[in-house]
Amino acid sequence: MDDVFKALADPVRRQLLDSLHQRNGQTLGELCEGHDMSRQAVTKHLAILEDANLVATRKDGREKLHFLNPLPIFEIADRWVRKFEHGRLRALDELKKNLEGKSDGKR
Amino acid sequence: MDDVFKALADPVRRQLLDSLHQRNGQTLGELCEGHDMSRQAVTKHLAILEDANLVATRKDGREKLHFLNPLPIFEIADRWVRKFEHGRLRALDELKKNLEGKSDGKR
DNA sequence: CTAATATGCAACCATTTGGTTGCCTGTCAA
DNA sequence: TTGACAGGCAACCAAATGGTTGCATATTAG
Repeated sequence: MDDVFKALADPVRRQLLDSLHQRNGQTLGELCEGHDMSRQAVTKHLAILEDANLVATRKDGREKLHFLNPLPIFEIADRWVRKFEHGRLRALDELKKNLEGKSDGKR
Repeated sequence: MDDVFKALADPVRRQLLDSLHQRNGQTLGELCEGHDMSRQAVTKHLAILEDANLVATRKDGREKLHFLNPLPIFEIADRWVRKFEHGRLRALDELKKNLEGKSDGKR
């Protein structure tokens, strides 16, 4: 799971995921377009996404096709974010109170 | 939003958020317990969480109290993750097909 | 066959990150 | 008032990160 968080931490990589979400199965060359960096830099980002299982690839002739796997994202949303959901609606009020509160008995 | 992703990328910081979720309003000293690193290292992590608006603090005498702000997490879950939700249930099948598919017309 | 295209591999580099240590400041208790 | 306690600040360091370049390999088009 740490791999996924790390992979998502970089804006270039999130952009690559967005690009694949918009059109799945793009080649490396296609994914490079619009990024102001070398092909190798993009390759490295894609490798990190692949290690995190967010992208899967298939060789097709001399091209490499990239496919989005959104499942790890969903798993984090479901399992990790859910933990913090309980007081969701009151969260802001609660925070505000705590910050101004004169030791309201929490400790 | 990038700040939040970056802040969440480190396991120590996620652990700190967990700790605050379990018991809100902890002091720096309390948050250091159980982490095998110096107080200053923890301070730095907390500063990153604070910059990302995931933690808010209040000085109380010589102690500094830390409070969890889960809202940025929810915002990412809602706004960013939601983008990828559309084919959610079929996602795995689709991926499998794409990887084995002999150019199924996608390109 | 040959040349162009698409990608892979490895060495290298600057900056960021995550940690340390030493010392300073502010607050509470005896 | 004088320690002891909680935290802040700054310099420093090693390793990870994100990027580059140069060259090699494999596939396809002519």
